[in-house]
Amino acid sequence: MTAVDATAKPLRSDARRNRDKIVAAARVAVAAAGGDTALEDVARAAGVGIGTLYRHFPTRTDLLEAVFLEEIDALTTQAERLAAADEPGSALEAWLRANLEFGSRGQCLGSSVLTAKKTEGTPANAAYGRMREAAAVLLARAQASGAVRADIDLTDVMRLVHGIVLVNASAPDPERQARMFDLVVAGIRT
Amino acid sequence: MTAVDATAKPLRSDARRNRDKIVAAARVAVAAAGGDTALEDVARAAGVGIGTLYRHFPTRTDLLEAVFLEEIDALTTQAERLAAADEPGSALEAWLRANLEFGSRGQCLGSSVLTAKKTEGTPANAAYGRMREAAAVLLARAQASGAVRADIDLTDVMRLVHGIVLVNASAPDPERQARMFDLVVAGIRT
DNA sequence: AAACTATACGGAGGATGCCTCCACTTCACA
DNA sequence: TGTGAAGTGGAGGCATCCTCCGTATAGTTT
Repeated sequence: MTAVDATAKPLRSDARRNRDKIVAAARVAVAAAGGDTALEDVARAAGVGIGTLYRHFPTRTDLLEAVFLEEIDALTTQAERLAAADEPGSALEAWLRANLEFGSRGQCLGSSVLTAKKTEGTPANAAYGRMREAAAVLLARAQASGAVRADIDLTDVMRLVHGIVLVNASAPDPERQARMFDLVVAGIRT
Repeated sequence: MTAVDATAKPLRSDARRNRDKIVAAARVAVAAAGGDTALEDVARAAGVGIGTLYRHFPTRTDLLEAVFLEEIDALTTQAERLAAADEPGSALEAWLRANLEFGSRGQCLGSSVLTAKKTEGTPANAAYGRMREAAAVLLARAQASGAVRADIDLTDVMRLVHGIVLVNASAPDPERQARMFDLVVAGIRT
């Protein structure tokens, strides 16, 4: 399930090891200090030179993508599971809510993952694509069941949820966030 | 109408002049390069030392607030005008849409102005308060007319709109933005 | 197992931006 | 015109970014 890009030639063993160490360190750092952690700190925590970090992840976004890859995968499997639920309407809602919570934890991923889909061929791109497909099924079912308006675009809704995350990032307020989410849900209902 | 803090002692003439030059330069810079322009550039463009800039605006947010003060005032007067409209429901919608467009122009203001209300006594705070009051009237009327749900919180809605701006900031797409806005509007309707 | 080479490592260092501090300048008022 | 309060400006300390290239090593070949 973990996304691996089969087209790229495999990394040398030491490189692979370093890459993993960097992602692990980044995961910790991002959880602790948000998406604008100093990359030098990440490198140090990973026991790796800054040059190595940049070799593996030319941009900060690349690194963040790698960090969030598995969470994206988790959202995907959840979507796939929910696709079999009895009530398509609430299944979609539940999944969107999961999105919201994922976003709250990894606020930073924000624009990063959103722009991930742009560069084709990357693992992040593939993972994102799979998630979209699974989510599309969810939406289609909810629409077919009559619970959700037929003229709703998946990306619009996901971005709205994402917007809620962004707006609440600086001063988190769970209740407000929940109310805002409910507003969006109300907006997509028939 | 321009917000002036009466409690603060007036600036010396040269200081006043410099302040204005800085804000003007910042307005240009922000429009061109977004909210994370280098402050040194702004100072240079204003023909002023970086120290002077920091004296007037200790934080980046302070500067952004000043930049957007008059747009906030414009939104306020528009809200006041719309409070007399025939259809309170569409009046509210129109005002929210104005918010959206204002946000699209000055994407950056984002979190800045949102947090502005925190520090009492500042001109920005006062302007923001006036805007909120005018908007609250708009919302109350819309609710009284039955067009908008009674359990809607003004801040929630404004933040949602703001979220739309943020999410669309990196890759602007007017149509998508409009659709997302419509979703929110649908969510607050009765 | 030794030699070889593509691959990867690491960190010094130049560039940029942030923000503070304080010696100097200017305004405004008597 | 003299004086002090208010204001100015930019050097400099600090943090972070990112590149570049000499050095090290994994994996392959003989």
